[in-house]
Amino acid sequence: MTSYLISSKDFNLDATLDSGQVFGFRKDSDGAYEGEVAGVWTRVHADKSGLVVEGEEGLPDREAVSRYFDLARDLSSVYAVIAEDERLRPALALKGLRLIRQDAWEALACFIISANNNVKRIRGIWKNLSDRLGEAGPAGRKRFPSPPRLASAHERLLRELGLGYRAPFLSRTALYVSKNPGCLDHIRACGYEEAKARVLAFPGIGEKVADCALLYGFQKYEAFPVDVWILRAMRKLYFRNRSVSEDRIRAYGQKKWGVQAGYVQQYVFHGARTGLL
DNA sequence: GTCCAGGGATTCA
DNA sequence: TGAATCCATGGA
Repeated sequence: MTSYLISSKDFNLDATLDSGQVFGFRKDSDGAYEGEVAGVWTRVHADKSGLVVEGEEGLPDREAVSRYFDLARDLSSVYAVIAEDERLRPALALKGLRLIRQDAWEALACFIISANNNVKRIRGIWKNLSDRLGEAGPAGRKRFPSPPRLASAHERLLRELGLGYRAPFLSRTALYVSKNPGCLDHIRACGYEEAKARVLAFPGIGEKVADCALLYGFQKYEAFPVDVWILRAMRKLYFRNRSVSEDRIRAYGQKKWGVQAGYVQQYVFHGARTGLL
């Protein structure tokens, strides 16, 4: 077992890994998380002075881990936006929450699965898919299945693994991506609007799932995903609990927070779910 | 038994 | 354009 420390005084590992943006990490009884970091199976836990990275064989290099957790980003501008709005200020308790730069395919697939679903079940489905269809990594660990592996799985199997009516959506999207290698790289190279139009063309992906995929998988930080939690929180905080449409909430958030919208959304989402907002 | 979950697709006015 | 309805599943 080898390990190293990445110094970071502004990182909240728990909030980052437990805020519904990534589903492949499992927390053990010691408070450490196991999962794939920058493509390598790793054990991570928070330390007073930063992030401790451990692995059985081979570790991702520091730059990759730092990049994966977006540790180089100066969050002071995000904090300033939240602090100057008294309605959001309680969410400053989540300081150190960062947006993970996760694998684009995994983000795309997981948020297709997320439709009308809950975080706990999404985690379970992630594990079912990985155990049953994923390729074995170094220590025998299964990774989240690639587009070809998901495309070759029968729709009936996907249903058995818990996808329910989303099975054909994931199956067809996996088939398209495996037949068009490079399409995800192309989306990454596009600006937000063009990238969104392309992601919306996949089956099972609407406005909300598209924004999640763009934010978590393609680092389009102007995305403002509006799910039921964001909808409720935004209505309560900014619209006197009036019934405002998801489209209007999304436009409101994007215009109000611009390139910070994605980060602010994460603080509002986790803040609402943890009772801070 | 009923409601809800990081919604989307389809139908119908 | 916009509202209503259906869709699998499991926990609360």
